[in-house]
Amino acid sequence: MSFSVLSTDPATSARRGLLALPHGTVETPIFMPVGTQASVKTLHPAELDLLGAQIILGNTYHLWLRPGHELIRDMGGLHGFTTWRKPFLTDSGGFQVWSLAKLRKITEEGVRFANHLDGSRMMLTPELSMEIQACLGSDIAMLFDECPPYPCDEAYAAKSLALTTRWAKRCKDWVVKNEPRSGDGRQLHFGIVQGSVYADLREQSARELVDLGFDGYAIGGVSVGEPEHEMFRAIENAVPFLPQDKPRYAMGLGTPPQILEMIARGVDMFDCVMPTRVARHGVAFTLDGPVQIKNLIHAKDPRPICETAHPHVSGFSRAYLRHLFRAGEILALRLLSFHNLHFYLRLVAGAREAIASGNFPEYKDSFIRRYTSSDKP
RNA sequence: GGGUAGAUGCCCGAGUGGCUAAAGGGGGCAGACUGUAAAUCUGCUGGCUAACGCCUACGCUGGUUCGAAUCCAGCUCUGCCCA
Repeated sequence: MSFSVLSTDPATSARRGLLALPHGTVETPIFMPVGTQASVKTLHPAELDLLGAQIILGNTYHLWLRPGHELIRDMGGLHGFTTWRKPFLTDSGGFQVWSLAKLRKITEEGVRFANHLDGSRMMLTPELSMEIQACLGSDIAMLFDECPPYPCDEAYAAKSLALTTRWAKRCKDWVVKNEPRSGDGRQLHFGIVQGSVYADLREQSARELVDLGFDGYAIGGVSVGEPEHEMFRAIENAVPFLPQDKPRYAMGLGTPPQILEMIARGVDMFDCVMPTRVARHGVAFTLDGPVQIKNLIHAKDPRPICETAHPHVSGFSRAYLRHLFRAGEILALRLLSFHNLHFYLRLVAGAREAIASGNFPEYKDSFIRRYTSSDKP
């Protein structure tokens, strides 16, 4: 059993757990920094260790195009290729079916792309995605899915979901036939629940995937432009049909309050580019909400970015951080990326502690109350 | 001293009679960003006004013209060349 629930919150669906993976055990709920190209942008792996990252992402589509999965396999997989020794989760490339929509065509067989690097035509299929991820040697591989757009009518959502289920079966078949590893070193495989905003489709998707049987279950097709209440509903419509003893992963989410809301709804794992992307664009997360560090108001502010900042960045004043951004200094991107990931990891660590000590609802509510308050100190 | 080129909004720079509060950059001020084609993208950036609009502006002064950043004269300053 790779996943074990340690404790549950009596008032919500939040739970604390341990996920044993080939390269280490992950405490849940967890936030996973995104490192699409086998690199969390701007950060040294030692810095990821410093801020307590337990697992990071890589992306099948990007690493397949460059440098190529065979090269990475020959270099010892992602762990041999990089210096990151803790778990990797690889996304299947399914999301790029959505995000690169202008460049692709979906068929039963798979997705034909004009790749974004040189425009050459390539075909990604469920089997190839699993093969690439096997070569990458990630701890968790995601199934190849179709992430439908928003809005999406029910007929298309149903059709898309049926395709995702058929692809899930093909992924499973490939793994059963080809996956060389077994036992504790085995790569885990997570199915992805789709169904857009339709409750019956979310239920159907979850049931079909559970019938096929996977190591964990993700909820996909969220954070594609839908309003926040639809995002929460998608989670609520899927979670009841997922097994208690398997990890649940909300893909691509979310803001700090959304993370807590989804932990309360029973989600264990999260990933999101937001902390690192907005960091490079000058936004720092704080207990009082996001701060645009480039703004004039910080020009003479001697305070650190946030009272909970990690010692690695807490010595830098807001005035200095603002200066670094205006001057175009790379250090600015690095410091805020580090800070924002620390903020997220601290957020979920706090949730784990709160669940363990039985005060998760209070933790969540007080965090959100302050975070969304309009008073900025 | 002579010749020559030039002087445009915070800066650089386009514009040679009306469509010009004046292209485009930069800078400045804001905003967006949710399984990363993102150190990216968007908006605003002379003054007053809620707005219609009014005023001020292309070195200075005067002139030509219905109308001038654009044409003419003089002046001031700057670069370069010659003495």
